[in-house]
Amino acid sequence: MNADFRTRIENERFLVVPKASTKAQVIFVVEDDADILRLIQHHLKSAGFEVVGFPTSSGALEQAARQHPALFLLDIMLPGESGLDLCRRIRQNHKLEMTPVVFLTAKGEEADRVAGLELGADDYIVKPFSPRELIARIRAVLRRTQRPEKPAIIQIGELEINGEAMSISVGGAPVSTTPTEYRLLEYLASHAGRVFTRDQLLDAVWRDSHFVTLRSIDVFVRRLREKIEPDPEHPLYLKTVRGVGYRFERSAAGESASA
Amino acid sequence: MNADFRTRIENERFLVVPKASTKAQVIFVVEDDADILRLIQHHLKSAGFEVVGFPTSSGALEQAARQHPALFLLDIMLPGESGLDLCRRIRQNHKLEMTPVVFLTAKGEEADRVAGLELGADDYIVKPFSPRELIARIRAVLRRTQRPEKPAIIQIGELEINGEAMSISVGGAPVSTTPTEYRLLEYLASHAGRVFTRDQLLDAVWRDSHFVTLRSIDVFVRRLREKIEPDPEHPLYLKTVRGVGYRFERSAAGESASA
DNA sequence: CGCGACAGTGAAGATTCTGTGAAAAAGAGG
DNA sequence: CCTCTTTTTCACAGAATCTTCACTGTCGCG
Repeated sequence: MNADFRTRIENERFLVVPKASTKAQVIFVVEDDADILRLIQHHLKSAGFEVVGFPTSSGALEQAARQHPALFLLDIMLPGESGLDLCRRIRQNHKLEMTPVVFLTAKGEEADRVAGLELGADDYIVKPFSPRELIARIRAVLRRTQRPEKPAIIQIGELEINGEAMSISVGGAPVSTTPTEYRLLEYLASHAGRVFTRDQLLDAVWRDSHFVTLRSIDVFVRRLREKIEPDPEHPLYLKTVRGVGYRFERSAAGESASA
Repeated sequence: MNADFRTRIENERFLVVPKASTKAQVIFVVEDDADILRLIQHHLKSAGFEVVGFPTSSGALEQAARQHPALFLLDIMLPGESGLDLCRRIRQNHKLEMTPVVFLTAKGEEADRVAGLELGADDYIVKPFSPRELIARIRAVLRRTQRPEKPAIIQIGELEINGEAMSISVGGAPVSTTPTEYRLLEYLASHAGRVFTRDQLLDAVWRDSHFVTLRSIDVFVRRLREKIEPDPEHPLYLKTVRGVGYRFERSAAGESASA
């Protein structure tokens, strides 16, 4: 009856032959409270990040210059140099100035928060925070900052996705989509060639509201097919991967129906 | 939803007949109110999870160490050891420290919630909750926590297995496979050169359901041969090891099959 | 040279999964 | 408060896939 649940295909211990190894992103955390530090490390790790923790800001900058973390997570109140000061130094360092910074603030330190944002922080998280919020915000910041070269326009076959205008056209003819349709298509197209389970798509496209049935995705795929596929019954772009999920075909050259 | 009421939820484990080739994830629930516990069990089960319930925290940790649940769902207020304490012990246990914990809190226990989060809980659910929210949150936590291995590309001879796209091609020509065919081939290919008995293959590729005839594997091997072998009668890749099982030939360089 | 065990084959039945149409629910604007 | 758009759910039907089974062909060995 409810078959939705089992859409997960774990590649468990399938050995993997070298290819572009997906490097886990490194996050530097500076937090003096050992318990909280451990907590943060735990959550970030289980979210797939690599974490380097520091009890004080001393040494963090130097190591960062070598290791180039993807993001700094700084407590504002620190013994010795404060998080704000560290942030300032990060912003002045040529190699690190583009690295995003997220602040941790205790409830009520409104003033600090403002100061932090003025220093060029990318976000702030108020303690106590939920793990979900922590991960979500960090991912959001990374998403935002980490693609300087995100192509504004994706072109695959006849299909064109204009990220700036948030518009879509097929063979030159504009196609109107609803917001969610657009996000789904953009996500799949910008990761063309890769399979996504419905779970993953929910995570990526629906963001926070996970209160949606997995099957809803099928409906959006259908409607997108009706809009962009020459023949919705034999999709050129939006392929079904049975038992797994969906994939945007990378090379939508000219294959049509097959055996 | 034409589901019938089954009042004998707890007896169901005796009736279970394997249906899917996917492994049900086990969730440990600790909740002292028998009604609520039963309710939760019911909902989780119909969402496809396997559930083990405890009225108190005693014994839960020990059994968990053996059974490795995918997630803990803990009421905070418990007779005897509280959920918070249990969580603390979970986090200190080497084998279980990565296991996600979700708390159940009564409305208004804001303080508990904060404490829970600081202890490393991954989420909390406020009673009374809707079944949908319960499922959605648990799924969200599981999604976030257990991230699948990263795929890659395996190439042997003319054969190419793209783990990212979950697609297979021979000599550049794409070959469509069913999910199980794909898993079997990927498993064999990624352990090329090694012989596997049918039992081992069932274990690895079919996961839980050992309720499948060993001979079924022969059928899958046959169909894979038809798809990837130049000459299915004289396999280049998928070799039979008589009396034992199958092996994926490591060096399938030689093109010609027969004279 | 024949026997028994084991593997390959074809097809049929059972089961699961996705596509679809329609309708309810949730938002957005007036 | 009402109307229009978008999102989400639902139930069913048709496909695709899995599994079994009976039969045939092959291999190894005495």
